[in-house]
Amino acid sequence: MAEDLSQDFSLGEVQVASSPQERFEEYLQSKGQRITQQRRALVECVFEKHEHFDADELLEMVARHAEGASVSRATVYRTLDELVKAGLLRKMDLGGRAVYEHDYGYPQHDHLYCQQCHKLIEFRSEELMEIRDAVAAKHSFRVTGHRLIVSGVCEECSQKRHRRHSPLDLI
Amino acid sequence: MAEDLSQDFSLGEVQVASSPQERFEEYLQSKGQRITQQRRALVECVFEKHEHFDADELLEMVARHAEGASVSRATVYRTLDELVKAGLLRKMDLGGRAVYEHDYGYPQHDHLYCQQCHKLIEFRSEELMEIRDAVAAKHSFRVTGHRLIVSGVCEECSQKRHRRHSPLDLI
DNA sequence: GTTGTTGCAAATTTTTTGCACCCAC
DNA sequence: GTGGGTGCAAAAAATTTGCAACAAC
Repeated sequence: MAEDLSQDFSLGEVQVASSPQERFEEYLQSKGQRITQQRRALVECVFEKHEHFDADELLEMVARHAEGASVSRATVYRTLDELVKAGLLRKMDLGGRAVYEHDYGYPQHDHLYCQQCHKLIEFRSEELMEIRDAVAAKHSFRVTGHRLIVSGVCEECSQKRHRRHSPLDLI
Repeated sequence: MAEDLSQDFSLGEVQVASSPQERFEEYLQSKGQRITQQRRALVECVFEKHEHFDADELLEMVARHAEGASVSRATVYRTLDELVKAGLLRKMDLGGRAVYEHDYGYPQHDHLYCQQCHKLIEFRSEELMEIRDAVAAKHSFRVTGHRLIVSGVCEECSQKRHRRHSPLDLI
């Protein structure tokens, strides 16, 4: 799950004040929290490449990444919460479990969600933002963000007649 | 949570081919499934009034509604799935648990979600649908639905300086 | 009568928490 | 050294499932 990430832009274009690692350490220090090996290992894994992942996948990633330096499941959950609070990650609830993606240094975007293969396809739309802000303004609502998930079936799955994985098509 | 439902339209204006109850029975019959007392009781409760609810709340509603005619938790979950498949309800994942709302006989809409008081404000936008479909078409994606939640602070909460409820501002 | 449905309890899945020990500051 | 952090295991919370008894058709 979580593939086919948008190639419509290069990260290089985006001006990032500092690396995610630095940003996270700033955040921790500002809150009087500590920079531990576990947190460092997790942030490194998370920002190694841009993809959607859940707590379990991150757990595996860390184990593979830095062998020997395994991190407990509880710490993964605790750190993910911190990363969200620090504005580095964005949390989505998809089909029961929480899925995360980069937020810091990554442009605003939304998703097409394939109910068949559970793939997430990213897209961006400036018009969407305009509509969002117009609607909010009409309700005197101060926007901090949004989440749009368009559900359906991706091109690939539409072609394969017989469903393969995906025993149930919820959401 | 889940209040202040849009008053921008009256249900009366919407032409409904048949009642949710009838629609559900049609669906069940078409799939060779049975119309049981439990299912009847649940549909009745669900469509008694338009509001957002979760499985637990529905369980309580049924217990209150038709006293003596209690329905088991498992059946509530099973029936909710059927109602979603039948197109009568829409499922949203909000902060971990599944929240449901009317889909059949109720116009497509989206939500402004106040992170302060957790209120859900409904709104509709035709332009949004057009953008959604245009984006999907570009990716050869077959759309079955979408979910847009704009997070922020509602007018009411913006005015009250000090936050009142809302211990945490997730999602 | 057949076959889908229900209730119950047990099992899953995902996330949280209590607590003793450990380490970053 | 001290207070926050970690791991572990147990607890929670939400949802699913196996199975025997039941009820709709």
